[in-house]
Amino acid sequence: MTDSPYLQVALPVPLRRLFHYSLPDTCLTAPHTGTRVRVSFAGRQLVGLVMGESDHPGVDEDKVKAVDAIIDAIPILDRELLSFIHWAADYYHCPLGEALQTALPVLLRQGEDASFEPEESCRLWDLTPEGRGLPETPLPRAPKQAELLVYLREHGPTSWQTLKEQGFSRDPLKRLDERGLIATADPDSLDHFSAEPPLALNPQQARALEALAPGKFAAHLLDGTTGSGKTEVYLQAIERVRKVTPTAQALVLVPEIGLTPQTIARFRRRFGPKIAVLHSGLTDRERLNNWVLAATGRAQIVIGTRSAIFTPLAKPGLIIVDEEHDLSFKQQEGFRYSARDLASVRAQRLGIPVILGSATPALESLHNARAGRYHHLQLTQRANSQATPQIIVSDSHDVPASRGVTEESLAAIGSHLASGNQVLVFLNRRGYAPTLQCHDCGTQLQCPHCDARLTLHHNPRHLHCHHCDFQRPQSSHCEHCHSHRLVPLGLGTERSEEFLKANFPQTPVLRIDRDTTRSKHALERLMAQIHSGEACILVGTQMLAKGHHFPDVTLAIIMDVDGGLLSADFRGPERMGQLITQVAGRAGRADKAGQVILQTRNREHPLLQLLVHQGYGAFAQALLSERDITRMPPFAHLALVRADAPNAEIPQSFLKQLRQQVEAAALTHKVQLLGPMPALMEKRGQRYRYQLQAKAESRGALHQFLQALVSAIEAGRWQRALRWSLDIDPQDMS
DNA sequence: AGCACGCCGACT
DNA sequence: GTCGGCGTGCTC
Repeated sequence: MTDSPYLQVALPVPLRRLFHYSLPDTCLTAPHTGTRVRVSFAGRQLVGLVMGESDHPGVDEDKVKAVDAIIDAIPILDRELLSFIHWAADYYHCPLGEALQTALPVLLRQGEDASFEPEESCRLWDLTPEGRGLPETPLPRAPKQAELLVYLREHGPTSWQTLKEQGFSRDPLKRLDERGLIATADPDSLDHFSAEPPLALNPQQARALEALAPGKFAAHLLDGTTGSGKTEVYLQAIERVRKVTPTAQALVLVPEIGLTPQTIARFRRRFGPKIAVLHSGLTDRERLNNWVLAATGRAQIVIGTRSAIFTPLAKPGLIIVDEEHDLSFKQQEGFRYSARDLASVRAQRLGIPVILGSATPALESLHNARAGRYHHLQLTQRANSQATPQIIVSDSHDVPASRGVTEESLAAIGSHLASGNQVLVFLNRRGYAPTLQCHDCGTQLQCPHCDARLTLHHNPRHLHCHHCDFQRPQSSHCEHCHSHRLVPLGLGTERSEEFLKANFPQTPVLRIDRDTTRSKHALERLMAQIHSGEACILVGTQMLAKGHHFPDVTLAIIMDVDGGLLSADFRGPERMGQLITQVAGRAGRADKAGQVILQTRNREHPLLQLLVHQGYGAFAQALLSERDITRMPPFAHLALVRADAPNAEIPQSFLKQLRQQVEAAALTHKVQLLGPMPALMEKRGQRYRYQLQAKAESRGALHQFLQALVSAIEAGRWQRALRWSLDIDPQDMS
């Protein structure tokens, strides 16, 4: 092998090119592509990734420095993953170095060894023979230790990580270890794991499973109502793939909030301990360890949130995206990738199947299914024969803000509580009231940094901007006319809680939002109380609609359907339809049909009527026809250039000039430009925000146009205060 | 991005 | 006289 004298290195800087370094004298053969190196760059040390070799540096040879150190003996990223990240960086027009940086675990970014460090969090704890010999109810004087023993007896070898997820603390573990009742075992030595047997499939589930052909690419949209047993299909799909290739791994992506201990526990019960979990709650070391378990093939299943799409897999066999419609799969800053879309791309490149599952598929996915790009697998039967909830539309146009619920809703709450059931009240607004208004002059309290009103909070009492986090004490008089008559305007979860408590003094009212779940175990405690099954009212935000299942809730009220239905964002109605359907799926249980009340001031709204009477499928089809007519996604493709600066002129003139520069390119590529226009909230956090929208019927044409656009931006000399970003397939237009 | 270099105001 | 403000330009 004849080595070229220079290495091409990708560095974590926002520059769209590679940098050349020469080999250190001590090194005879060039490190392989995918190896990390330490280099000096503009007066600092950086960790870079070797992307290849080159004969010519393209710059003055005396400018080229030598690599300071080669970090890895073998590449940390294989060719597949490297070229996949390369593809993604291209597609999202993100500098490769930055894309690589977001794809790597923090410790690897910092140059840490890529070796597996078995530490406490990765060893598996199991009962010793002495521990196994204890009576049914062991150690009566040490309840925590006893609990742990019972857990291990029931679940078999378990990692500290799992035990932590299950709420155990370090102390009892240590005690039991000292007593010789438990010990750690090597994960590889475990074959006596007794898996929970698979459940029997109904005909629809069986048909969905049959459609899955291991070892070749196909995309499947698993479109199944809540409770139709999607997870069981995932589990058996994994088994099916592993039956053909016993070493095959499955990558399972779940929404941020969906990675609950229950989900993980279900996978562990079926597949045992050889599961790597990647979510935001891990320490950097835990994350790296799980990454290595995936890369070496020791993990059979890798479950993780968005960024897990970039996990290296020794023997990839299947990719699953659960709740594929969820917004959290789209990264909203920096490298703005969509993990759901990338899942299909990676599966295709790997030649393995991908399953996208949802009760409320994104319009993009339904469109792909209709166009024949995805197999549309429908599950309409509820596995547990739970009745479909009844949906009622309740007119709220004359309901005063101080109470929020209609007479109809109030009566329904009373009757459901009287039968000993739980009630869920959904309201997507935290705080007491969205604003405080002066009764005399009508002035509303504005955030000094944003085009937004300050939200009034009662507990603790203060004014808070939900967009920039500005906080101040509640003043006693109007700043404008000094009147003392300040009145809360509108309704938030705190105020709703107050109203419900006053009306149902005998019933516990549990509020679940970011404010009540801030402390470490608050959410767990609230969930425990809910799962005790006693009659209560749950008031909360988005948090209530995702992830958790509430078996004893028989009535769900959605307080304000209009916000989404009439939103400025073209995806508003889609999101609202998904939310309503998801919430409805959580109401009711096997023996009792649930009820859902939608409060609206537009009860005749055709989309709402369609959703209520014909369900999400028909609703989605109607939205798709609308998008077809208006030529909006998925019928056309969008990109958004966002720009912001401390004053409005900077982003305005930047986008105006940019538009002029790319107008010709837009014409040749048949790209339609719209803007510059102010963002939905023009000023936010002391910065003025503008955007330029690009729309094209052809994805390829849009891509080529954007290449010209990025070149134009990078060639220009713009003010330093200007920040810009490019969002491909934007999900949130604000 | 982040760091160096450079040119102007108030400090031991 | 120097310390340090942040504007501009470059990074193999």
